[in-house]
Amino acid sequence: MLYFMSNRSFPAQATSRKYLFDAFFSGLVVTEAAGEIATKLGKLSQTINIERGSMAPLDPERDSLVYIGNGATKLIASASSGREQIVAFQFAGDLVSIPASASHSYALCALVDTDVLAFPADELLVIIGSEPILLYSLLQQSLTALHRCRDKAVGLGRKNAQERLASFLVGMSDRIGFQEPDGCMLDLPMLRRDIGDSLGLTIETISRQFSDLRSAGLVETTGRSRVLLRDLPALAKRAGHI
Amino acid sequence: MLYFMSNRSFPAQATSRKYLFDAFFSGLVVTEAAGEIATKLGKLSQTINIERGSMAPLDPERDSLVYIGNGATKLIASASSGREQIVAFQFAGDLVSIPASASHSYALCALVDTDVLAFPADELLVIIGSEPILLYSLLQQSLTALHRCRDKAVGLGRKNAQERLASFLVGMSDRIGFQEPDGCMLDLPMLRRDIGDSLGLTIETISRQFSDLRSAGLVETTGRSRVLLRDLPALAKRAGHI
DNA sequence: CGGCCTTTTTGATTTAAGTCAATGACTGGC
DNA sequence: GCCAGTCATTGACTTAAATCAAAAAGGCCG
Repeated sequence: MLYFMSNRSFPAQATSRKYLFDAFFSGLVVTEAAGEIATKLGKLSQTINIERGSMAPLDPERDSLVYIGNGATKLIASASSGREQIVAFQFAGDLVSIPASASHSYALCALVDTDVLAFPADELLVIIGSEPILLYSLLQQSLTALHRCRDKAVGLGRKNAQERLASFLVGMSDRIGFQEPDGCMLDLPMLRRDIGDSLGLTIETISRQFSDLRSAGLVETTGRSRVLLRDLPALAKRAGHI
Repeated sequence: MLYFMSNRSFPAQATSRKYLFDAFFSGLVVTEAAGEIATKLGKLSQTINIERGSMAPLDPERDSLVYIGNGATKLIASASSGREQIVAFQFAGDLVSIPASASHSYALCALVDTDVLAFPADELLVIIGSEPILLYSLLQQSLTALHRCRDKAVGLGRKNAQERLASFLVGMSDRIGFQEPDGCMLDLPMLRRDIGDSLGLTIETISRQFSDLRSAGLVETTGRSRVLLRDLPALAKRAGHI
């Protein structure tokens, strides 16, 4: 069993930290006998509880890699004049790369109370640089993120509002949907504003498109967060998927 | 020195193939003593010359990894009803991952006559799966592609036509620009249509935005492909960069 | 050099989504 | 269980970019 104390002490969170790190490490590692690496990673990692609506306190000078233990986050890019684009959502088990400097500035924001492990990317890479299995796992995660980002770019560049929302719902069904007798149920942790900021649309447009999908009998909504997808193939068709 | 014959024979291209593979391998590898890996990769790779305007003949059943030896390519995603979105451009030395199945269908198309090395992704990963240096290099490339794709998503989601074109030009200056006394010169291998398909705009809009940038004295154009960026900082500001 | 085809530019009009505004529905805290 | 504040929905109007149309410029071939 793995057990790590951080270089700083979080006595009250020791148990949850251990749980978090175990989850992270077992998600990455398949092999045994990686004890030393695990120790180094444990020391390097910073356990952070981010409360709903606040930003992960990451070092703005260095690239970060953040493992989402539980909860959900949004990766926000800010262009000038305060416009925000959500480039990706993350859920438990996801690993996200946050560049310190790029054409836009990035921040990771919690949609609900979220526990994460944060690493400085350069040091993490030095440590796992000699461990093929860890590198391989990281590579797979980054390719998955790349492919999702490309699919998002297609939507942002070439799809109308209806297709974008349908695409979003189909994508979410893959990641956080659970099957129910009458369709696929989503409990969305994000607000309409977040959906809009992710799809490059306004909240009013999102709302109108939800209304249209409801009228078409493709979805039912309950409260603000629950969405029942009654016909996934029809939604995928509306989403312009191949 | 490395020298590989493909499992098929390309007598007429042996020299160029050797050159291509050397470039690919030395781009990835820093270490010596990787002879066996190199041999395996050499056997796995397929040398392809793609002529301007045609698609790379990739196996549609398997994910591919393609190394661009020289030339330039566009990665096209097709949604339903024939709409196309260019998800990324590639230039000499780039490595691009093309998924076989996703929400949209992807194809790699040459902007000019281009030489590439194509690999089935699964087999490539098996071979280099035990070589940290190669994995590390692949990881870095895929993170770079991810970060570029995110920056593109910001543009597609939240920027107007002027900002998108400015952003495109600034991005291209980083990758294929060369400094001249009176600014940064670009020799763009893509047509206005490609720029439009990349920025989610029509060719007419691209053309109008070029006219506006010319009027503002920020760029000069010569013929169809040459663009002189007279003031990169001003362009970056128009691009909405931070 | 000249002609032909492709690409780019410019103009007029249309349209999908944005903006502004007001009402209605959740949800969390007391 | 109610109330206040946030969030979502709906409607009227505006706007940026798309579409439709035509002319001008560039590049390639003989």
